[in-house]
Amino acid sequence: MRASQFFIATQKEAPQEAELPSHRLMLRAGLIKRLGSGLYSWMPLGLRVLRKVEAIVRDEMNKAGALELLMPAVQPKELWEETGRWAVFGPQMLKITDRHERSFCFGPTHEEVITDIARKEIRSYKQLPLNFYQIQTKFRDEIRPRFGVMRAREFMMKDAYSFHTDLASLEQTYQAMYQSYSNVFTRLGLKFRAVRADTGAIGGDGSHEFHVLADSGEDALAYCPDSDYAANVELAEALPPKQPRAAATETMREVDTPKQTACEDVAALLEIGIERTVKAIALVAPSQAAPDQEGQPQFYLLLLRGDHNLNEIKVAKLDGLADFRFAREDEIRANLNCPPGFIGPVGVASTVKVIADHTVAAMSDFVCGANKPKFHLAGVNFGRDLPEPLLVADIRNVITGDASPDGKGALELCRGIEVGHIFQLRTKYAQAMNATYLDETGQSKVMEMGCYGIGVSRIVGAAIEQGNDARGIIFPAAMAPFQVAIAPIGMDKSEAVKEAALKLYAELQAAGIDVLLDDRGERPGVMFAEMELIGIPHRIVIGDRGLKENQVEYQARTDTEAKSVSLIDIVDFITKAAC
RNA sequence: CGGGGUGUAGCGUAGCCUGGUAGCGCGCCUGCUUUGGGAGCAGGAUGUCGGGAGUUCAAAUCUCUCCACCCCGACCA
Repeated sequence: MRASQFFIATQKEAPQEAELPSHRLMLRAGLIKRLGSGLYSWMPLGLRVLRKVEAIVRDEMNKAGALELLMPAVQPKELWEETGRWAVFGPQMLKITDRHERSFCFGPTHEEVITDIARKEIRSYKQLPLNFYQIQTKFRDEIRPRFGVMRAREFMMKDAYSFHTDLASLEQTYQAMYQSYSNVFTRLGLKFRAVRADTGAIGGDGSHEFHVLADSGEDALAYCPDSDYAANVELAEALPPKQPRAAATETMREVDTPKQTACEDVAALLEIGIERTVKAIALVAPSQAAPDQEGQPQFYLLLLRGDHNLNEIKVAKLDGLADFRFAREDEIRANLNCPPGFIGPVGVASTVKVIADHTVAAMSDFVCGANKPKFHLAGVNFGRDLPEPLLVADIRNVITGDASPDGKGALELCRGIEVGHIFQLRTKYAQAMNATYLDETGQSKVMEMGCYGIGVSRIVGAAIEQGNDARGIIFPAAMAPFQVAIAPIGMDKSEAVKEAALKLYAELQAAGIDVLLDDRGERPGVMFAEMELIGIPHRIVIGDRGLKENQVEYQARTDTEAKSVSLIDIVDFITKAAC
């Protein structure tokens, strides 16, 4: 591609709207333009990147035996009512009405459509297993779109759906997809990790997420360096402490904590470790009525060690707490007769259900709120100062150093951007939509299903988040909009430069290399700055100075300085470097 | 949705408190010069000051209201 025939729209200054490096760089490099909140145009330069990602995804899916198809983006309401998800997806789904007042949605995902295809088209076990996929625009009306294409409302997704006669077959395809995803991210040149995951709104049983590792990632991941255990912190199990609870050695006493509400502050004031403190978190479950209070929801007090954080997903899985919410201040006062900040489990009414984390249940002589403004209690012990908790459960996020659930070492934490997610759906959708087949004995059976998503457009953002520096984007070779850029200096003045540049351009193209020739006649500084901003991995500079010695200059995007390469060797050199 | 913030030329911004001719940098156009790290000089174009209503002789500036966008929390590829 000749730069004079292309459209490069870089900016020196980043628009105010973006904060995340990848978002700023995508705007500055002119890869995308914002149309509205969470809505982006992919400019020619950006689309080249997106297409390269797509091509690799498509290639790996095809290799894994998946079949590409294309389903409508607009889907009728009736289909979604069959699975009950018209209501479940709720406001996250963009709903539209046609001229006949019929309701549709702009598809946020395609389980319903593909299951409808499967139930109509698949009759016999002989047709199974099957794995269909598409690469298509999805729309999800996110609560808060942000980070550019990383959490856009309209985005590009590869979604695959597999159908099987039994679980063994599903697991086989699931494994194949797991491998296929690993291949995709490896080929894309990304640092990634596959982790066990919660299944969320899609539902089903087994599930893994694929994360691009980046400090700015929205997900916290736990992994064990000594084994292959890795899980989203949402899911990662916190094992009960090995040490049993120690015997009480202190007597319970009130301590003055005039301003200290947070555990850190209380610990600092008392000059003890924060791991000696217990915090109480008040919840209510609207679906459960409180025993004595007319119309009031059941009130819960959850106990966590001071330095631990509540895991809301784990809490929602406890009996009766599926729809929990944090208690309002008035509810806390009504149940504990105390404002937030000083609440605790000692002396609470029997109507308050107390749930302790495993760690707390194993603590003795701890410090907690006194249910009395400006006071905490120290030397508190279960069984003596307060009853044993109603329930002891894993309700916290794991932290660095926790024992790995597989018993093979200690957990580390890192952050990731979720770019892929694979699920074993089992029969959830097939059952609801009556997708059946006839088995060998002529009996009608419900199909087993899997589904597998890759956030294609998100990958571009994630890759830039992982690869950038002060000068701009550092694209992995497989995703760069161009593999090589030629910067001829004074091309319009020097015949020698022009001739050499055009010749090299033709040779590199002939070698199958995606090359950008900057024939715009720009000054060197402009050419260099733009090539670096848009992240082209390899750059060749041709100038009169070097040509006299039959030399050109080569510099990789990640190099700190250029080196001379002989004009004779350069095609060979680049071919090797770019592949 | 709750909390915080911002809307002035394509981008980045000053002016707003204390009402009185809308300014700067980058970019863009023309010409000349320049050509190894986002050039120099000269000339030029571009503004519903987010929209609406109000107060006032007079509103970018004060008031009300609506809208859009960004950031922090709960959702997800």
